[in-house]
Amino acid sequence: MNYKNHVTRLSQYKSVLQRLVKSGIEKTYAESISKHIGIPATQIRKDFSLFGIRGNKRGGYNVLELLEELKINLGLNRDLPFILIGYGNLGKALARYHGFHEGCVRIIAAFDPKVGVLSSIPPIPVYPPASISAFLKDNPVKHAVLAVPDDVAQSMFDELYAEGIRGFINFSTIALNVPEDAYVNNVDLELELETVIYYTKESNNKTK
Amino acid sequence: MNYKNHVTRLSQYKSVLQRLVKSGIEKTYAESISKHIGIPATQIRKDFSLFGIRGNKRGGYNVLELLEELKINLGLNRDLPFILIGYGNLGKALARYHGFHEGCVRIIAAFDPKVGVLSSIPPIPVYPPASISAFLKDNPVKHAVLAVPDDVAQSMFDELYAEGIRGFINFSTIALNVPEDAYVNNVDLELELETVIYYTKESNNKTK
DNA sequence: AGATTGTCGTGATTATTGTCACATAATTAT
DNA sequence: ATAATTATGTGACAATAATCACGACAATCT
Ligand SMILES: NC(=O)c1ccc[n+]([C@@H]2O[C@H](COP(=O)([O-])OP(=O)(O)OC[C@H]3O[C@@H](n4cnc5c(N)ncnc54)[C@H](O)[C@@H]3O)[C@@H](O)[C@H]2O)c1
Ligand SMILES: NC(=O)c1ccc[n+]([C@@H]2O[C@H](COP(=O)([O-])OP(=O)(O)OC[C@H]3O[C@@H](n4cnc5c(N)ncnc54)[C@H](O)[C@@H]3O)[C@@H](O)[C@H]2O)c1
Repeated sequence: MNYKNHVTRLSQYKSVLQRLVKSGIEKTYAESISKHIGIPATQIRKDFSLFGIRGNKRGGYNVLELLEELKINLGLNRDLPFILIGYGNLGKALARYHGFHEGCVRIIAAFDPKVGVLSSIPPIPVYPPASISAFLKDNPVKHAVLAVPDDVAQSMFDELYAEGIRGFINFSTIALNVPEDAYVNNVDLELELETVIYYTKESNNKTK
Repeated sequence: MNYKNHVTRLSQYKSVLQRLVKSGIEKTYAESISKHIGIPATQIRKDFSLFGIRGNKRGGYNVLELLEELKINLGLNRDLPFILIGYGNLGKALARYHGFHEGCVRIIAAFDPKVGVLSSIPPIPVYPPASISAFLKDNPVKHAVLAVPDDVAQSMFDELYAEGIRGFINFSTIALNVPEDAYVNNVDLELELETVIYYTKESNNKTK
């Protein structure tokens, strides 16, 4: 069984904890977190141990404290805005997603040559790409969502990198050429659909 | 360095090969695939070896043959349609994405209580959820995209499972309760953005 | 023909990741 | 008080995955 890696697991724990906070629950246990997300309790404890997060012997974990520790370890305890490059199909979907407001992710502006209507609530302004540089002078953003067509993904990456952006999520299907000190999380949705096909082939009955 | 797992790597190879086919290139080498996607050539050969894909000693790989073998191993050599549940922000983005037509993934119908305009080209019909059962009687689909709000994700999953769907991609942020013989690929976009934040914390300068 | 080159294929090795077993501590029960 | 119970925390172990080292082999060169 494969739960991706310890960072994505931390983020999953955080997500569960946020839900517990919302429903007013104050205390939880590795075993009960396990029930929610299907990751073995021992793995959860091991992860916590690795990140120096400790609970109370016998008493489980205080939900608020644990959530705070998770956020600190994930780097989500500060304000970390994103800019969105490409306000097309995917870009709009992300910009309009309400769930981000509850979490820590915030998209503060979008850039697209087609400057059109902006119907998200709260509204996210859409500017022409030429104004990226000026915008970043006033707003010290370090993270960007790349939702542009494949053929401009590399050039937009290069421009953003030159402007000081170092963290990227890239939805285009090409592999970007990335300097050592930048981080790109490639999310290829077509690939995600295809792996579903693979794992449901008759011949592949292994779990995950 | 971590390239996720061998299945996602196969899918990446496939994607590169498709691009090579389009540009009319007939022959390629592990080393040149490596240049495209940054996966070491030895890893690529190891993967091919694992899946029983063989090239020509000294001569590299025939692009068309290799692509065909990759498709067979991924289960993409047949027609494997998806239905889309939830035609909201994300659902629309997926339905309108042109790239799927070039690959093997096909969304043939969407279901949403708000049956409205359908502006994708080629058009994907949008039906009310009540007609899912009837639709599946006529169309033996085995794969679904779940892009519904969190609070109905489990009930829609259960319904689809009861109708025989076994492969899912789930965009909702809750972990579904899934029987042994179904496969769910959870894609949590908020988590994907958050990991970017983690990996760009000053304290985390490890690559990936 | 024989030497040389470039690339593949894979067993052996190393690194990473997950699981298990159990010592430890807090709480409750007797 | 003492024992029993129930979680946590972590080192030891096992499984999985990535890298390396090298042999095989076809093509090209002399
Ligand atoms: N939509 C999906 O479901 C989906 C699925 C898989 C992959 N992708 C990938 O995601 C990326 C975006 O897909 P999409 O469907 O949103 O495409 P899209 O064409 O709908 O949107 C792209 C947007 O980028 C804008 N753009 C073009 N050049 C730009 C520039 N220099 N700066 C800023 N914006 C620019 C365009 O005007 C457009 O609005 C593509 O690379 C695509 O391959 C999308
Ligand atoms: N949009 C994003 O960027 C984003 C990001 C992260 C996570 N998500 C998750 O993805 C899911 C979809 O997000 P979204 O932004 O597209 O939401 P959305 O509200 O825009 O779309 C959901 C759609 O599902 C439809 N729906 C409701 N009940 C249904 C049912 N029983 N059967 C079929 N359809 C039904 C609604 O009418 C709506 O059109 C949510 O779970 C959300 O948490 C979305």
